[in-house]
Parts: sequence; C-alpha cells; structure tokens
Amino acid sequence: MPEEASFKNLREGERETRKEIILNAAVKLFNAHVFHEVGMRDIAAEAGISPATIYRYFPSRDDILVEALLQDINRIEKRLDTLLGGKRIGMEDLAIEVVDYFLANEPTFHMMCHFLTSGIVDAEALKKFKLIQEYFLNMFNMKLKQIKGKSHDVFYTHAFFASVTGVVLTFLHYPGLNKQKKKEYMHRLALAIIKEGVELSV
Amino acid sequence: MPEEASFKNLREGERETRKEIILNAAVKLFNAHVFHEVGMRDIAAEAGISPATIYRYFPSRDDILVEALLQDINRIEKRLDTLLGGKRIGMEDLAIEVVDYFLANEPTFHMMCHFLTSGIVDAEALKKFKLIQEYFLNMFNMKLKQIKGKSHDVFYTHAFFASVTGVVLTFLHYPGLNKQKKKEYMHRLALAIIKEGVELSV
DNA sequence: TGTACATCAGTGAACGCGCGTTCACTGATGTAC
DNA sequence: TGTACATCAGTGAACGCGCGTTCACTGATGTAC
Repeated sequence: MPEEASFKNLREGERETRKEIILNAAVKLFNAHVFHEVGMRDIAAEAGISPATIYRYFPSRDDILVEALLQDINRIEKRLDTLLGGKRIGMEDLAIEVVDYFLANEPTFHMMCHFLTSGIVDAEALKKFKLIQEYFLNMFNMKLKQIKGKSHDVFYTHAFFASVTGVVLTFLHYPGLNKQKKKEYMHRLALAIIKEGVELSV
Repeated sequence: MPEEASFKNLREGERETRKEIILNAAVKLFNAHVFHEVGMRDIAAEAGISPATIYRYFPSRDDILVEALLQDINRIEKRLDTLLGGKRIGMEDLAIEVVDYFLANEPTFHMMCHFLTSGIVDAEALKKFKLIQEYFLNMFNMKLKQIKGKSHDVFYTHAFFASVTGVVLTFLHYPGLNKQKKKEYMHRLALAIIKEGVELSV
C-alpha cells in the first residue's frame, strides 16, 4: 500500500525540497571556495533566503557540511557504478579514478580531512559523519569485491583507501610541481602502492 | 674565529631565549589541547607575558604553529637517530614507530594535516611550512637510505610516508575500536602496505 | 659623574571584524465547528 | 459561509562571543660626549 498523497505528505515533500534547495546552494559554494570561508550568510544569500531560515531545516552549520559531504559521496558512488558498468576495470583504474576525483573536487577532500581529524565540530554532526564514513568504506568495499571476486576482505579496502588518501594529502600542495605533474606523480605513487603493495597484502 | 661575545650578541642571544620561552609555552598548550582552541591570550598567559609581547617575537599565530611543528619534527628526527643507532632496524619498525608517534602526538598530526590541506593560513607561514615539509621528507629519506642501502629512491620514501599518513588519518577516529585495537589495526595496515607493498615498488 | 638620547622589552586596552545562532515577530495557509 | 484557532515558513535585527592584531605608552638599559 503506497503512502497516500495526503496534504501532510505533500507538505513534508515540500519541506524536503526546500531543504535540498538550501543544500544545493551550500554545495555550490563549497565547490567554489574553501569551505572555511563559506558562512551561513553566504549560503542564505545563494539560496535567496534569510540566514535564520536555514535553521528551520538544519540544526547547525556542521550538519550542512556533513550533508554536503554525503551528497559528494553519492556522486562518487554513481561514478564508480558507471565505471564498473563498462567491465574490465582493474584496481589500478579505480585508484586513478579516486585520485582524480579528489583533485577535481579539492573542497570535498578538504572537508573529508576536516572531519577525519575532527576539528571543532558539532557532536551530532560528528556522529553523522562517522556513519557516513562507515557507509562509504562499505560501499567502496562492495565495488572492490566486484573487481577482485570472492576472496576479498575489508582489510584490503581499508589499505587501499588509506593509501590513496595519504598520497593525495601529502602531495596536494607539494611545492615545485605544476598541477599536471602533480597528478601524474600521485598516479605513479598510488599505482606502485596498489600494484605491488596492497594487492598482495591479503 | 668564534663570534665575540659582544653586548649585541648577548642581547640577540637573550632575544632567542625569549623566543624559545614563548614557543615552549605554545608547544605545551598545543600538546594538551586541540590547536584550534589555543589562542594568543592562552599562549601569553602560559608564558607569563602580555599578548602584545608575542608580536615582538613572532609575526603571526600561524608562524608560531609552523615553528611548533618544526620543533616536533626535530624531536622525531632525534628519535629516529637513536632508533637507527641500535642497529638491525627494518622498514617495519620504522612504520610502526611513525604510527605510534602520530598517535602519541595527535595534536602534531592535526597540525600537519591542517597545513597540508592549507586551511586559512598566513602566506609567509605557509611558505615556511613547505620548506619544512621538504626538509622532513629529505630527512626521512636519509633515514630510509640507511636502512635500505644504496638502491634507495625518494619515490620510495614518498610512498612510505604517504601510506602511513593515510592510514593514521583514515582510522584515527574510526568508530567501534578502542585505542589499543585501533593502534594494532593501524600497525597491521601499515605493515601490510609496507611489506608486500611499498617495499617491492622500487 | 652627569646629562641627553637611542634602543628595545613589555603592556593594557581597544580595534575590528567575523560569524554562528537566537529572538520576537509577521503573514500565509490549513483546520475545526 | 464565516469565524477562531493552529501551524508553519520566513525574517531583520540583534546577541554574544571569540580572537588575531595594533596602538600609544611606560620603563629599563645602554651609548655618546
């Protein structure tokens, strides 16, 4: 029995839509600036509402950050799906894909690091982030399983993700390399670690 | 010919000492609290001076952060030296040492991540940090050379450090594990990546 | 030995600004009877 | 059909606080002659 389209449901639906409008405005700004620099007033202006209104939909700024991150993760998931759809994908391609994603979406990467090292963060939002982190690693694990087959273990996924993240973190702003060189170097590093490294480690 | 102990030199020496007093106060606070929460007034209070005085010795708060980080790196260097002094050290021990250091000095790790992702940072301080980053990786490279011998390459060092950093970053606050379990899991990950991974990657 | 001057450590108080969040309120829409 | 009431979106303005940094100033110490 489908949920009947009562007035109440309609209203809740609208509420959800409004929430999305705000979130999209936030995401747009986060992609254009370092997220530290994006304040509630900016988000409100972008969404065309008053700052106070935001608080009718989100409990705190940190909560918006986490929700924005979740959106990003969903985007990654879709990208991986299409990538895996076109079969014959190896670990190497996946590693490169992740590196490229982080480089193309530096603000996302920033935000992830921010929550991973848990700077000043609203407690509720932090809880939410941890759920998301687990969700993400599980999702990633499934994708790797598709590639590697049955003998796959979470440990492997963790090693994979941690390595790639570390590579990006360490060389994101490494001096003396232009963007392209940097990317290539990260690829080399990630591949070396993955191919001769993580792959044999199970 | 040694620098003569002129009045001027004496004064400069005193100046250096004063600088160290302030820096030590800062380091002490950074080790006890998240560095975001340590303000200039706190540092001043800890050093027993007025906030304004700090600016006679350091150009900005970010500069103090970087200097504190440098102190930490010197400490790591010394630790590695003594570790390498007692010969028969392998890559594995080094990996574990680094993981343990970061876990024991979480604030340092925070700060490193902060500068690596370069949040809001004074431009001069950022330049300084990049020099430090290079210095550190070079230093680390030398140590690894001592272990591995002549055939060693920077690429290897980079892969090593990036992997370990990534492991710590990803699982530092991973939910569902107590401190001890977390440490052990990080060891397992780092070792797996290093032993079967990075080691063969040259 | 004394006087005028330069140098520099040190400071309390304020500047200036940003920014997350809350308050008290308005106005529109739906509901009850 | 109309009236009283409830619900909720939305808001401008202010609260409250923190915090890096600067200013104008005092006082001690050294230097020149």
